[in-house]
Amino acid sequence: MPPAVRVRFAPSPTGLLHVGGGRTALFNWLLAHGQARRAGSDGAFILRIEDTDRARLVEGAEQGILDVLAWFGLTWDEGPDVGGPHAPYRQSERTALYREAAERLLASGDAYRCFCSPERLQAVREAQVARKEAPGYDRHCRGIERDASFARAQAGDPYVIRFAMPREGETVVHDALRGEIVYQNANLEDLVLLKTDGFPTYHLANVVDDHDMAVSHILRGEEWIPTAPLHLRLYAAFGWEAPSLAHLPLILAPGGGKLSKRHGSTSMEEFRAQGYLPEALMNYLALLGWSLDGETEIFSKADLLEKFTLERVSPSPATFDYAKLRWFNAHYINHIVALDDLVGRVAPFLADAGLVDRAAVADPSHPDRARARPAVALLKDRMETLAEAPDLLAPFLRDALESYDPALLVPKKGSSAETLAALEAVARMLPEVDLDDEAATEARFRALADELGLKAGTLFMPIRVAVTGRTQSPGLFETMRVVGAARCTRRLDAAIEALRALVPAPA
RNA sequence: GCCCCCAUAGUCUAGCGGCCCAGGACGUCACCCUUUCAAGGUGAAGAUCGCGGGUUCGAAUCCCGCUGGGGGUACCA
Repeated sequence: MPPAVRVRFAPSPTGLLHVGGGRTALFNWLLAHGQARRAGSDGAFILRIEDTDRARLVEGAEQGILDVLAWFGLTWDEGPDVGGPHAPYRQSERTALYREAAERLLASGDAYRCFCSPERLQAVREAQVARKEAPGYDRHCRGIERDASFARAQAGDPYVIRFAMPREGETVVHDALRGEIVYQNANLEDLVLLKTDGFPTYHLANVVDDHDMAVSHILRGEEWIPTAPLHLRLYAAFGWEAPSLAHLPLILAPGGGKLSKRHGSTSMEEFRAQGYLPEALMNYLALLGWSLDGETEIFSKADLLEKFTLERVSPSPATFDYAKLRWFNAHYINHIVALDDLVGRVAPFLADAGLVDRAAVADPSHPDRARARPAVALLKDRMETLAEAPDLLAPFLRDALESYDPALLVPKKGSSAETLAALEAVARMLPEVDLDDEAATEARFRALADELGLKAGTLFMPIRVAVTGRTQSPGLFETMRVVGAARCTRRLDAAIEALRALVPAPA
């Protein structure tokens, strides 16, 4: 059997999960559960929480990330909630490991204590910038004798542990998507491994953990490329084999630069709240950087597991296109998700708006589901997000119509008196009509239009407005069928009454 | 400033030396369908393949330079 492919997604619990992070998680998952398993090797997707920055930690963020990843449709084999052979999966619970690793490097001479204060560091940087030099640590403490260093530490001098980067030679990063990237060691920094508070930096923690957890492939964002050589040097210093690396292209904002609030939603949680379907979001995100053949656009989760290969991921950054995401979402709502399923997905939004009973959200057999179903069937083709459902469905699910301007009842080329007469005729005819028979209803109404000397559309529009309160709706006869005879009658009567007030009194 | 990455229509992309005076999708526009709005169908416009040099019989495809965009430059990840 080919060697196991073990990948990890390692979010920082500092807030909501960015869509870029969501895509990174997706590609990792697709590599392990898709490509690797297809090739007959074990593929494991590991979730690891990188909570070593105590200052930026946000309470509840970790759970939020787990929740949204599950909603997204990913499953992980090891993680903080499910455990696994390399537990714990939360870095704040693994600090002894990092301390130990740092001490090892200290002993071997690959690392040293740095007693410089943040103030001195800042001053050094400022002076360098003023002299137009590259800012960076000046290795001030690198020369301190081992005994002296130890003594100061014993005396309680606060310090960090820094990596003693080789001063000469070069480090070659093999990026699976870009080939070789060569760095001169001379301009790599002596990065901090262990902070004053005893927590590791990302650099130390990720190397120690990836090795400890037997991670075979690292798929992460492009913003990590510059630190890759540093990490490689760390693996070398420990005497460990480094995982293979691939840096995923950045997701850019429409105007260029980072995707931020200014452009719209940026987090997975927001897209969820706005009524995007996880499968639509997954489909869209998968295509942001990956393509099968340039032709196929629609991919289910199963399709992606079957088709995804890392080799077909592009190295060039992609702009996030909200309009295209909307198109995917609308497409899934209208053409892919089965009706009963869709009714269930729309239910929470309807419940929030008070259009269905809260109990209908969890209970597929709740009568409100059946009540909403025909309306959803009628409106789904104009629903781009689930959040639009309440507004679209309100005329069908509420008893009374929201108030509307009676002037809307009068067609552009008609008069209020003429419209009033037409609606009165419709109201008289209604009791004899079987709304469930759309074809028959249509035939009778068309005949009525003839009798009245009106064009069909000129008769239908006032009825539409009377029945829905709007000038836009699905086909009139399916609309009336779903609204039902009782409400149609009431709404028609209300419209007639409103219209009477508009008709000029006879002179 | 220094280091690094990227470069096909407004956007996502196909293309990995001849099948390409460049294919698909979103968006845009037009028409069809039609009782309105959508959805759907058909079609159109839109790319000197960022620019300039090479290599080659032949380059969007390979090489170099430039330009542009982006990332990094923290005791953040």
